[in-house]
Amino acid sequence: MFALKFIKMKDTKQKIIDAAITIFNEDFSAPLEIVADGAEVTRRTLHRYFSDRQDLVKACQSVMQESCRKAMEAVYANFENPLERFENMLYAAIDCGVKFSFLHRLHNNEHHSHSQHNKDCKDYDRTFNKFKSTLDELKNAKLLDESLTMEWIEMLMTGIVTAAINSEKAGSVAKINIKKFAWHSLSKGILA
Amino acid sequence: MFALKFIKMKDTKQKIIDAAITIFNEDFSAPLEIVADGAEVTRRTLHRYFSDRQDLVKACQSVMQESCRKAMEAVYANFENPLERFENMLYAAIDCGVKFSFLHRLHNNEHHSHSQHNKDCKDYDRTFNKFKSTLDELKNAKLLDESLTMEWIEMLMTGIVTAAINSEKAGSVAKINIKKFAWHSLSKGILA
DNA sequence: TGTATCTGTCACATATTTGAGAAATATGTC
DNA sequence: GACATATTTCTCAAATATGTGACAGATACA
Repeated sequence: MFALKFIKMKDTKQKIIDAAITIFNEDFSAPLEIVADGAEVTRRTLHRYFSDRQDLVKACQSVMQESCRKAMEAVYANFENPLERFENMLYAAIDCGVKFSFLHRLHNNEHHSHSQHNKDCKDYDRTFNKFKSTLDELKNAKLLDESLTMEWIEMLMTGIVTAAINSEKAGSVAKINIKKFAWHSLSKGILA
Repeated sequence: MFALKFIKMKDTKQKIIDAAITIFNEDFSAPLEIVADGAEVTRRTLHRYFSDRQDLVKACQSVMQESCRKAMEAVYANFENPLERFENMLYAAIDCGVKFSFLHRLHNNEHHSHSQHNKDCKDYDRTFNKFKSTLDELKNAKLLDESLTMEWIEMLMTGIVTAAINSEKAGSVAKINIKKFAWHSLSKGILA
């Protein structure tokens, strides 16, 4: 009896957060009414779940954080081979979609002062370091093109994830091909 | 006498537009006060040059359009060899920076209905088609990896340009290396 | 120095966004 | 049907954003 109602509440709340992530990713200062419309609820309903804009943004951060953390940890746990792991991290990032790219942008824009004292930043780093340590393994195994830097490879990967997300949104590239193309371009672009 | 004053006006106007491009690229609905601050002028001064928000956005579009058009046409005129031309178009896009990526985003988001009746869209297409036709030449010369589609390559290029812009902004990759890395990753990623 | 032009400051009116209360309505459960 | 909870609708006040007028101060230049 309580269970079902709880599920329904969570449903609406989640729907609002999902809409917010989509909208804020494109237009960070978009009016809350736009978000409410996207979630197919009233602005009043939105305010029942989130006291104000900041509150909603925080919720979005948490969801993106959790989503990316889970995805990366699953890959980390399931693949021993660093190359296979790297490949599947790319796929995981593409699956996370805007949750991945938006989160990355939030923590890397100039207004945001990335600090280890901030819990969100620490969580972000912990998740992202899983990716970096895999890169280190590849480097130590002499599998990476030595003329490139780790920083560039990191940027390149997020750029390719962006390309994959945009392809999916635009519908210009068949969905079955997107991951294949992305890995093709990334692996050729950075492996020795 | 007139000349200098005219230059000064143009200077302020240009400064506002440049700031607006940077700000709107990150946050499309940012208050105009933020833009004014970025241009180091008062909101009042901003309104002396642009009657309202729409007016300013239009001016940004024109500037981005012109900047990209000039850059692409220069490359088109100066390089016969399609592969060299393609490489230098990448460099030109990186030089255009956010002017390139923001413009691309404006014409490819879901809210924008891209139409040939709109002059801006036509200009955009004409500029971007210079890039596409170069790609076609490469394809006909059997230089491209045949497993990829043109649409993916287009997306990949803008993704790599984004990576280059972010690298420059973050300062994590030495400026001298950025273009080199970008071309390395793009060429390896798509050439046969 | 005087003049023309541009910018800043302050004041103001208007428009939009935000957040919340109260009652009506809808939804799902027993 | 009775009940609890979720949502919408309507309402309103406060906060924020937008656009403009008037005038003073700065700047460049003859």
